[in-house]
Amino acid sequence: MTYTIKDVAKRANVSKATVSRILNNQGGYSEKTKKKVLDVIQELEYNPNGVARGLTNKRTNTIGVLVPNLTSSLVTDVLNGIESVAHEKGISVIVCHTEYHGIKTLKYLRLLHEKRVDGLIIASTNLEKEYYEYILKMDVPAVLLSTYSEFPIPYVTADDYNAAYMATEFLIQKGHKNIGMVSGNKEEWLADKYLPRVEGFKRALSDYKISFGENNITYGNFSIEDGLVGLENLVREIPDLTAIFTESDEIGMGVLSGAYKLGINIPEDISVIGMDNINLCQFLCPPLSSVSLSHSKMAEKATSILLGKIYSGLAMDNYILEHYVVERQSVRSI
Amino acid sequence: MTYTIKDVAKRANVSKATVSRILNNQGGYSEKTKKKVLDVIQELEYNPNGVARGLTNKRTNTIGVLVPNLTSSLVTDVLNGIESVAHEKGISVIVCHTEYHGIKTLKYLRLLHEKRVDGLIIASTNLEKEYYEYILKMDVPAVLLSTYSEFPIPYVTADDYNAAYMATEFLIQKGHKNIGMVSGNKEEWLADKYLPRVEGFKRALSDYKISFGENNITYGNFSIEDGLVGLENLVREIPDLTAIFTESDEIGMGVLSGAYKLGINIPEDISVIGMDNINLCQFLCPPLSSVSLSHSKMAEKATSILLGKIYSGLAMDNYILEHYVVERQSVRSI
DNA sequence: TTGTACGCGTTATCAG
DNA sequence: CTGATAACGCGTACAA
Repeated sequence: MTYTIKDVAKRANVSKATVSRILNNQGGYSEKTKKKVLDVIQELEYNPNGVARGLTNKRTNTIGVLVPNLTSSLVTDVLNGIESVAHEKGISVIVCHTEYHGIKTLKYLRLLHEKRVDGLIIASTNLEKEYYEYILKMDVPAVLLSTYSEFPIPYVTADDYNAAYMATEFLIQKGHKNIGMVSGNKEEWLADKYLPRVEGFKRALSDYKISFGENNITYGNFSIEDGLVGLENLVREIPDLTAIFTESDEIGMGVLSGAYKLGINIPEDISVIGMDNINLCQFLCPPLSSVSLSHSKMAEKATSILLGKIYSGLAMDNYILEHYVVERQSVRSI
Repeated sequence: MTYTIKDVAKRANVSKATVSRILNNQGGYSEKTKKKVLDVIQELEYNPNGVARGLTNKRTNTIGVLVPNLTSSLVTDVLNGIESVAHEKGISVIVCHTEYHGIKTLKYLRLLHEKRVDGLIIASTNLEKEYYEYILKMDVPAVLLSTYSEFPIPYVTADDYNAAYMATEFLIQKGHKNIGMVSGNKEEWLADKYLPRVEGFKRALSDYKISFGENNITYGNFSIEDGLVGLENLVREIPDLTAIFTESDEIGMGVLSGAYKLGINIPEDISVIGMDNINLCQFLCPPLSSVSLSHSKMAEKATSILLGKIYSGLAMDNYILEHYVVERQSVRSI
């Protein structure tokens, strides 16, 4: 039912080599035999075995993607971006959700190595030394997406620090002085991880001489629920709170939802601005202002430079995508 | 840098065969050689070549997933469900978004065939004869997810017809008599496709002797925006409209968003119930009532029966998952 | 222009 | 218990 190159060769009265050459457009055969072979291929509905090809070519036409268990919109954006450019070139994508069901990054790297993927996209993951060394060992090109690292691996990312700064500045320029932030990060990470969005927020406040303390920021667990508890924390801790910057739109959505439940009006009582500018923003009540960082564009860029490296030997440069405020109805001037 | 079984064998002074046996726990070797070989494997950080394995075993430990370009929450749910059970067993997942960037299903099937995936999950896709025949030709197990077909391929799906019926009945029992529906389907499909959610809606109305016309249903394009235009259509066409059933929660979200913009209060002016019960429902304003059809559970079920068939030779049965109304604050009694 | 023969890394069959 | 050796399906020097 599933034929091999040998079957085709036999049926066309040529050798496997000839069929192979025709299959790969290598030239060195007459039009006549080409036609004959192609006819047989059609007749048999011959489909070359990619596994065998992979073995000889040392190339599987497959890339591996590592994404943490992010909230849905981001993941979808990222995967859509990656798949759209990969599939256009006939490259398959193996997706691995890390931190899901307790399966760890290194285990996935081993799996992807075993599958002999041609390249790696690592999204929103803190690249630990261990991972880096394993990637080196795998000896395939890799690119970081929405993150960067101390190691010499190219990255495509947004400028989170400055984007957060811009969001905060936007609130300040609208006249807000008592501003809180809801972060999705866990508080204990403050110690050993660099949190660019948190730092950008702090820096904007201090640049504009707005005093603030640790209470101005609440931390969470990367879930929409963070928005609700974050909102509660902030209104309790900051007496004259008028504005909130949320680390992500999903958390912003949580804040909107929490406000609805608590009877707080947005933006009359409190203004809110998010980050990422996911598609949902425009459908929230009220539509959520945000800082645009196109994750699908970043994903496309990351994929195209990775494929360029793998299949054309091009150099991989770093890219930092631009960002800008998208104003909707969740922030008011005071 | 990347060693082969031959390197391991040489270094351990045994034959490739012995290494292979130890690698696969086949027995037939002394503890002593086993230890020696394992030591060498560790030392060399040997990682078996899955491509070569795939060639001899005729098994790639990879399954292919076809998903249409659905809205984000659904896709994420489905992929999470599939990956969680697949990865648990060390199976990789190649994801193909159909109807995206104009790449068609059949092309993906060919690609997955070339990759020699061990099985197929086809989600939310109308299985055309052409696809069915190709799958037959591929000669791998396949399962349909969130859909079913006239062909003998097992499916895991929700009972969309009855779930839609239940949602409509829920509105009726709350006292609503002027009920509209916003469908995501395109109107022209009415002619040649069976739309279970639309039919369930109609049937509930007629069972309860509620008269309705074609104006009670508006169609769309599977986007959140459908909700807004659908809402506008319905309030224009149906004078005393008090409730809306939306074909999906995403569309429900669009209705909520549209209502906010039009100054319509939910549920005071109009009640809304959605379908799918996606995670976002609880964070909408107001939280959206819905009919729960767990897409992640369906995906898990589909995956586990597929893997059961592939790797244990188990039979594949059809499954229809249960559904129930999840009441939140978007529907009121009248 | 075409064919032969070998190698890719692994597993399986047979001998020993 | 262990080791040659032949497959798996394809690409490619090399030869004709």
